[in-house]
Amino acid sequence: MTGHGGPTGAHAESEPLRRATAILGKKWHPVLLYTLLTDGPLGFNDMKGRIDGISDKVLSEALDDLQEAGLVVRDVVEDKPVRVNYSLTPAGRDLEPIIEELLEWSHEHLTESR
Amino acid sequence: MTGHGGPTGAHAESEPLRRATAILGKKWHPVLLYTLLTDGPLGFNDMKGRIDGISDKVLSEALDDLQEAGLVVRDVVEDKPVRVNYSLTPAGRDLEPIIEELLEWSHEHLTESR
DNA sequence: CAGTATCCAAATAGATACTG
DNA sequence: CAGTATCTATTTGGATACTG
Repeated sequence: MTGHGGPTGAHAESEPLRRATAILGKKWHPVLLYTLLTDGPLGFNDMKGRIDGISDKVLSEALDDLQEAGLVVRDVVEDKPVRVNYSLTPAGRDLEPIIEELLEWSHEHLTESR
Repeated sequence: MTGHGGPTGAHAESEPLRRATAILGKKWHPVLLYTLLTDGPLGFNDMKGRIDGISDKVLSEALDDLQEAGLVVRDVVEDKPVRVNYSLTPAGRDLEPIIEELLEWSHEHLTESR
């Protein structure tokens, strides 16, 4: 990477970093991940009840997105009525320490006066 | 947090978490922070050259935003022509380990096949 | 219970041109 | 060198109503 004279000015790490922050930066994603992290597998309405302020549509889309990103799994229990459990994949669980640090950082630097 | 019977269903940590991820989730912010972290203080055009694909306007707005969030400082050197150096505040520098972990996590779980 | 379907508003990002 | 001004496009988020 050093001194090959290429004309791009961008860091090679920019894209992986953006892929990660693009997920965490969606309005509800970090909250959903944190909720699943702390409150275990949850059904659709249980999540909704814990999130407060989220609409069906937005929750549904966010869960879809997290599923596609490979952070969440949707487990359909064929029952009557149907039950669906959402939980974290290993990739999702590996986010835990990062989320904790983000929280700590937020409390240290973002909490008051701004 | 345990058993106070409040009717809100939301986690108390949701807001601080969102404040943090709202910053990191802006398209260019993490890249700008990483660039300042690795390539020290930089002038406007030096940043632009390293970012590749960013327009003047977007860079300018992003730097403003990071400055308001208290992560970046703008240091004007009265010269002719004027020089402006952008660098990280302590709050910005404290983000380094988190960014590194995010990068690691991205390489482990997001890099291929998706 | 677990969602979809519509329609709409707001926030973000980008292209291009111009300025002190 | 270091930006601002416009104007436009795209992406998100939200309200509301309906369905298997």
